[in-house]
Amino acid sequence: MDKSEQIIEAAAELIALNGLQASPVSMVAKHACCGAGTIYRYFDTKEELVEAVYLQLMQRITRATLAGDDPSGDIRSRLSNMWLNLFRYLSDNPRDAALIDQLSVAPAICELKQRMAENELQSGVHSLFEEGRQQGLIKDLPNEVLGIYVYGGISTLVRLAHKVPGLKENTITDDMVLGLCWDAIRIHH
Amino acid sequence: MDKSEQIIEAAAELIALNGLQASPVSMVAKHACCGAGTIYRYFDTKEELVEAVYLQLMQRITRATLAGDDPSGDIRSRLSNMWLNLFRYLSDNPRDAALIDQLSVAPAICELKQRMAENELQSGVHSLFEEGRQQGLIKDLPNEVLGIYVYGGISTLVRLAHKVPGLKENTITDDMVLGLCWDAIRIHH
DNA sequence: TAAAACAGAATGAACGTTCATTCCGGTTAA
DNA sequence: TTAACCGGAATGAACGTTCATTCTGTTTTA
Repeated sequence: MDKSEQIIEAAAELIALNGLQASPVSMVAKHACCGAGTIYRYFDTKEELVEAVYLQLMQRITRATLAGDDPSGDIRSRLSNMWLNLFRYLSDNPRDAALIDQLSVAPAICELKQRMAENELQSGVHSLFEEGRQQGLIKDLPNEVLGIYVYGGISTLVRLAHKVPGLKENTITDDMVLGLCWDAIRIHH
Repeated sequence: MDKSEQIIEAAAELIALNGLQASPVSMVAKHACCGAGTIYRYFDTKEELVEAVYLQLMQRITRATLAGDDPSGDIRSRLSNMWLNLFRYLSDNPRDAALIDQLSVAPAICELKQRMAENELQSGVHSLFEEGRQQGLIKDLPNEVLGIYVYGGISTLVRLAHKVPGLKENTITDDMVLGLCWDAIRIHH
């Protein structure tokens, strides 16, 4: 494996486990089997390393969420497909679920988000919201609000399922996830 | 004002503004007009001070949310009343809204939450959920999931309204808040 | 052999916490 | 009435620790 990959991987593992603040560079170095100085050959600052971890994470999540999307399908099934993809990916990859929890509140990442233009995932989902609104299917609310109702619910479900063992298999079904997401934002006749 | 109140107040102000990590004890002391050592006459550690800030915050939020609750009313109007109370309180008190964002992700507070039994606010809302489920009004899902759909949505609305000026007055209405909360969790016939 | 990569010790800044000292209101002694 | 005394509240400089970053000597590579 590429050395910088190795460093990003070690950082991701530690941050997911202990949080950003409890993951000093020296410890990342130890887990990446290199010296602390070596990390600075690849990243100017710790902040840059954390950004790299975040960007890779978002790539994985985006790829997983958009998998199998059929642009010719109807809105509802496209959205359903994405939500289930996301739900399953986070359920199957608890490390990435923990990582995004940790990173999305880190000041460095908040800044990064604001610097970046809308990302691929967000813009894809938002344009679907737009279409849905035009078809009279979806509430006329800001995309950010709709997005939060979808993502917030999913991430909470995943966290719960992980905390309460046995909950996932018995209670939290795909239908439930879809029902929550969809009922919250759709127009009810 | 009591000295320890003064310290808690200064800490709350700074944490809401700069975040926990960017609020060293020395700075809290300066804003509370006392020496750093004085803080340790009232709180054994910084962590204890932060816990005190959090507990006071939750008291304010609980009081505001439960205001005017009529236990003899029907479920829907009781929940509606609480959600509007909470929405308005956070809208009118952006400092407390920021504070809860900052604190709810702090490791010290996460631990505190787990140590504490269910708080007054949570248990009140959860028992309403329970009643609603028995009446066939509300989805048969874990209370935590329902709770997140309600609180998560409200807090996001408040954050958005605060970020985009003019949004609050024009777009985000009480009806919208109620619609989102209610549609997400109710059973649709 | 020259240059690039590497490791980990060294550095210095930031921070939470401690502690010897000062300050201040009340109590006692003369 | 005044002066000496007392206790504990307050202070902020100093300490020890942690951590990101830099430095330096060594190893690997070409």
